[in-house]
Amino acid sequence: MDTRKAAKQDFLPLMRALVRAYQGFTNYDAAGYRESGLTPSQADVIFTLGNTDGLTCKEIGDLTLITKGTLTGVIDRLEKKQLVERYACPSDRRCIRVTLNNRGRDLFEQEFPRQIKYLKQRFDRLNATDQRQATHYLQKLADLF
Amino acid sequence: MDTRKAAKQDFLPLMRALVRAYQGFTNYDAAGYRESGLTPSQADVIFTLGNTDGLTCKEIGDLTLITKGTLTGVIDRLEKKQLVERYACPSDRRCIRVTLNNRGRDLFEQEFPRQIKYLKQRFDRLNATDQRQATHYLQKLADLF
DNA sequence: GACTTTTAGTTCTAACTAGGACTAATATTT
DNA sequence: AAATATTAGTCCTAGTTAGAACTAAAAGTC
Repeated sequence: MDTRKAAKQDFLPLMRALVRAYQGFTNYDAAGYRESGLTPSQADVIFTLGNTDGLTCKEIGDLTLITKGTLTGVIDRLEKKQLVERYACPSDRRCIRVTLNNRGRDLFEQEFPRQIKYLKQRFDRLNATDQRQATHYLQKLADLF
Repeated sequence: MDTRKAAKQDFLPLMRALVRAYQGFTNYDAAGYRESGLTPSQADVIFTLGNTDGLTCKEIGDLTLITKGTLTGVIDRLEKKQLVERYACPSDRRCIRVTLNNRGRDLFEQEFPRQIKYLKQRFDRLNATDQRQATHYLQKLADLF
């Protein structure tokens, strides 16, 4: 396959559409909690910890898709901001349980509903059927990889 | 809206599906050119410059969605690897034209078709109708933001 | 019970990231 | 023509990123 032919493959518009949709979303999303001082990864962790009584680093990583090497640093910074705390896990001494503390819980309770409302504004411009269809095709797409 | 209600919004599965599909794709994509020594951003720039006779930084940024502050560094590293060159733009002295040199062109001609074939393997597990539908809904999604 | 393998988390490195401040050049306004 | 605004690119900063090497603990195997 030469480069000209490669550049004309039928799947490329789909690939580009995926990238644009994702980037559009993340830019909009990040703007939503900019004022709160949280970065996207930090917000992801705070929102994941909310309404739980703590998760291990492993669990947080699985839920947020943040790799473990990265997660250590993100949690370090959240700890320095005094939003989360680390506890030893008695049942398995390899694990560390991370929880929101009071400040973190306050921030979660303020920012999470605010952010959901902010995102909902945009997503709800798609009607329920389109949302369902879009989800359906995105799952098919995710299953490819 | 309280945090419980926020966590149950109808659009959230769509949002998560978008994030998973994108992450699945980018992980697979990055694995494809890992051996070439190119990072995802570097590959993006090389593949964008291929089959052109040079683009300005502004144009590269618009096409790749890499912001200008980031792009300077990416191009610095590609220049150090001797894959691209910077030229002054005579018509507008604010602009800089970036081109692939011979080494860069060789790499492009080798890696681009290889990567397209590698991606096509997966995307073509979706039939043409599904690909079209998925693209359609992703464009609707992109238009939200 | 000793040996081996797997798992959880940290540390390290090179690179990417967005955003903002800055400089130089061009375009627009008056 | 002079003053103002916009645009292109660089530089700087704090933070994120993946991957690989490392340590400690747990699980599986013999």
